Amino acid sequence: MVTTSSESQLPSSPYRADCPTRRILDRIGDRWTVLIVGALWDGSARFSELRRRIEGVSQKMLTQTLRALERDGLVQRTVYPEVPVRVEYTLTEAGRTLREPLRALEEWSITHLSDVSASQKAYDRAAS
Amino acid sequence: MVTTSSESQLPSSPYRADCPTRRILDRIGDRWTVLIVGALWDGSARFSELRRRIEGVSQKMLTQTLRALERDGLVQRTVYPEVPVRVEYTLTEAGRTLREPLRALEEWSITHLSDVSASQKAYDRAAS
DNA sequence: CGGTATCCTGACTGATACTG
DNA sequence: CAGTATCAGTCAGGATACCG
Repeated sequence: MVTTSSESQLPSSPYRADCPTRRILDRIGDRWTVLIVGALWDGSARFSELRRRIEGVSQKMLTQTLRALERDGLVQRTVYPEVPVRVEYTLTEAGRTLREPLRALEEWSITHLSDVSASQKAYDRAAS
Repeated sequence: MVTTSSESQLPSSPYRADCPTRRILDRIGDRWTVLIVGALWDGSARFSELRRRIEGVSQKMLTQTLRALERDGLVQRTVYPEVPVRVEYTLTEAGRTLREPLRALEEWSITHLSDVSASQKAYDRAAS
């Protein structure tokens, strides 16, 4: 699972922040990425459409997150120079491969989140 | 497709921040959680041992993250009232179930991160 | 329509000092 | 050893205004 990268370190090489799992979490662990990927899953969408679909996202964060996804090659941005301009966002092939790990997370969440909630309540009760 | 009258607002907001995937990312998407889980994977460890194993973690963040994991029921904390005191941290059953989703992420990372890096470089080159 | 640019606030994080 | 407490810096992210 969590391993260090293949730098030829000493055998005592600890758990470094550049392990693969942490690096991908840096990419998708932010507030909006997985919601955008989810919103694009069924096909392309325009900027305004995405903004409407994703509850609470600001224009700035939507732009910023889409740009990051485009830079990573996970989302393709296509500009149609009509008047007014139309911009479509689509998941790339690579972007679609994110589905599996995301679904694994979702499954864990669905099966364990109620236990986690219960544990939190018990912990908080004991603390008081 | 979800269509609703203007009176019903329940089905009209598809991608909410409280979706299961986002909620679990809120828990494990931070800087240290997955590294701690990884460091505990092979068995229990004491506080100092963890601190030595996880590169760059501060005392404060290690404590804070371990407390959160304990509160969530993913890590068990056991105090042995010796002198000096000894404290052992162990993954719970629930904590161990995190392995599957984390491994899915790791696998994605390993197979796609070089493509992502290449895409970033191309993107940045085009931007200049 | 689909953005940029700018300012600002609160959360996350680290450094440091102290303690049972 | 295994923390707690306090302070300070960084930065993600929101609000707002403007633009091609």
